Amino acid sequence: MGIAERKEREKKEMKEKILLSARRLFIRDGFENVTIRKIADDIEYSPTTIYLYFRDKDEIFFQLYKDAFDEFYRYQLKTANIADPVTRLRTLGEYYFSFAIENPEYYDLMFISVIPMKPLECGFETEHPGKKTFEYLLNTVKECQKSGLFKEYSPEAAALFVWSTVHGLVSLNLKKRMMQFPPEKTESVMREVLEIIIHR
Amino acid sequence: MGIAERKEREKKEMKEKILLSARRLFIRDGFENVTIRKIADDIEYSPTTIYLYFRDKDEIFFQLYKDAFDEFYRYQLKTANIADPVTRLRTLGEYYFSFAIENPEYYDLMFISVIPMKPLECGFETEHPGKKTFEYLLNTVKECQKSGLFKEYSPEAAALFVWSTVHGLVSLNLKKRMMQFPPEKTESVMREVLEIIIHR
DNA sequence: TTAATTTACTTAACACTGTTAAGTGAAACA
DNA sequence: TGTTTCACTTAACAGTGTTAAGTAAATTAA
Repeated sequence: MGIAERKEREKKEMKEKILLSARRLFIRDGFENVTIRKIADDIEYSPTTIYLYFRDKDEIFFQLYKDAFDEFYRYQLKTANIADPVTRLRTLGEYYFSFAIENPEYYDLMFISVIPMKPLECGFETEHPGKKTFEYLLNTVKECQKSGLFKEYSPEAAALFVWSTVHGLVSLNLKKRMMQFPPEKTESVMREVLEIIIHR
Repeated sequence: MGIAERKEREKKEMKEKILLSARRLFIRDGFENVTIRKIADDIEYSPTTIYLYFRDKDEIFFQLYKDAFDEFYRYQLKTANIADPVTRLRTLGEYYFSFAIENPEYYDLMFISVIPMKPLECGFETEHPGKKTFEYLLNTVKECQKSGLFKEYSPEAAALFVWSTVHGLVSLNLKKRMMQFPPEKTESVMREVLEIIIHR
């Protein structure tokens, strides 16, 4: 009886079809311009069909939210072969920076907009998709402390310091809050800030 | 002929009435839960009346956006009498922090959400409502540099560094991105980060 | 092979949203 | 007193997320 298996496979494929479309539209048009009806149009099904595969719009975007962290983590791991922890930390910062600029909608979803998650499924603090990411940073910071950098602070505070500064920089830029600086100077000022972080 | 004057006064009062209601609802329910119809209900007029006083919803919130900066600037100026620039900078950071926590919706509007502004009226880079605020920080940083802190960096980068870190801290917290930390530790870790900024 | 049932999907609708066109009745002016 | 202006409202449009009810085909049971 391969019918049950086939049906399950088809269900999975349909879910993937919806997610793929949602992701494509999301990256192209941004979070708030993706509607259920547009996804439905895109995959050539009626809007209500989507509700047979996802509880609500949030469930779709929560999946994209989690996927974004996986992608970001893979991107981040490219620094794993850098021996010197301080160089690794600097590169990590640059990667974070690049990821945000190259994937602004993903960055928004991951770190800025309200997490698309209904109160029901809360309490995922332990398996938070961003946990791996932060722990990788934390470990790098701990290694940096062995070679002197940040040695007077707790690893948690030092890691949060680095993250906050880079996130602050990136999100202010993304949300057009850095208009005080002339456009041609913005990037160089931001790069200088990245330097300040590791000179602490 | 006091009629024209009276009418103008009444027009102004009505605008203020709308803004007051919008502000109240906004602070109580948050940005995306304020609708034209709710404001209309609140002031006991029909929804369309609001469009006789404001071009669109954005124009209402752009006014609140500007007002928020004025309020924030006044709040900030309380540090003006602190002689030592480094102490002033530290206090400024604490004030920024408190303002964000006490006025989360305002903070969101000022520094996180898309600026409620139609492309038409763009090009206000010169008279940006947040300019005064940043310049106050910039001046404080410049004074700090005279006493050694940040002396190896450009004032702009040093000021942006401070702003980015505090904004990063505040916005990650506001947007519930600090769940890695146990709730009871969060505040102390954040305070430690504030220290890292001004420690040399 | 045929009848009953399950399943995948659609159509229609509800309650919202921002916004506009058209209409109304009172105030201001001639 | 008749005309015009003006503040405001009602009705409507096009969009949103989401649900209830209906349909036709695939699957199962006889």
